[in-house]
Amino acid sequence: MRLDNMLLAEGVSGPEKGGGSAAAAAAAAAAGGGGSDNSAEHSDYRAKLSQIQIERMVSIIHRKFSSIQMQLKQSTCEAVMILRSRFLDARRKRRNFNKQATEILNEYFYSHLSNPYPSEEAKEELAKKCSITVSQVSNWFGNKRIRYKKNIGKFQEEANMYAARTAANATSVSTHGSQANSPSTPNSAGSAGSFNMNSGDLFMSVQSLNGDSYQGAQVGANVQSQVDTLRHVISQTGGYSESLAASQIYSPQGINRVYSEGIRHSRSRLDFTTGFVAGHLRLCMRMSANGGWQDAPTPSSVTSPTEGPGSVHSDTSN
DNA sequence: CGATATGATTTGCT
DNA sequence: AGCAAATCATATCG
Repeated sequence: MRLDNMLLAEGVSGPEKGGGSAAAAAAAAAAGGGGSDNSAEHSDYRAKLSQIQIERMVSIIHRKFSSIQMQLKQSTCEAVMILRSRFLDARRKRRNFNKQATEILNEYFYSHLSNPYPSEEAKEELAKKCSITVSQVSNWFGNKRIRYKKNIGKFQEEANMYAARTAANATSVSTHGSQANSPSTPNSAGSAGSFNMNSGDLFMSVQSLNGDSYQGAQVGANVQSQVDTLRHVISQTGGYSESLAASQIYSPQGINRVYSEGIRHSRSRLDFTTGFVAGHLRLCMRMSANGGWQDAPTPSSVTSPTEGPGSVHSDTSN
């Protein structure tokens, strides 16, 4: 403190840091007070002054050094962050979910096929059950919805499997309740029949797998969701036409590019899918008035799991 | 080893 | 903010 004051008084040091002015005034007053000019004292004084100057230089260098060190740390941290985001990207070390988690998610998806949008609570519940994060659940449902919609035929077998499983569970729990699963399905029997006729061996095989009444009802519910999906596709396509495959791709009316691509990518499934679509267009148009998935967000009918809250616990991945 | 499946991210929309 | 769609990057399969 006194050194600082002296330095300031001698003009060796400027008021670099804050609060310099008051100290400088005080130092100036002090220096003006004592004015003895002995020669021996003077040389001693100068020696000490030069030493102080050296010390000051050292401290300046020290400060410079530490500031450079700081900058270096900062830039290194930035570089590390960039490297992390680039090379330790989560995508690069993707791990498939374990079978149980996938089954839980699929179970939910196919049992809520008419409205596969789990609420925040449902997502948390699923996340807890699957030991994944909520955002992973959201990712999974996003991917599932889009991929299911893009190629319904491909997921038909899976859909029926989970539908049958759900039916079996319902059966084991309560000996009845077959119709409770599809409350808003008007003509389940007829639609299921024609759906099976057109959709080919996948359905037949599943039916032969277990052909009891519960399974029939489940297929009806499944058809309902298929119809919901189809209604969405039709609304996106913006038209109702017989030769759907051709008109979708070449229609002048600004057809959604996505769906054209989806059909194009279907390849071998294309015949099946388009046949399915064309064969059920009439049915779809006559089907229930409440929409499917996102064009009519009505969470009224089958939805609302509304499970318990559970602990909000996350980040178990990897 | 190419094709496909799949989880994650990005982009654009509402 | 939540979603659809496209895309990326890795995993898995035949």
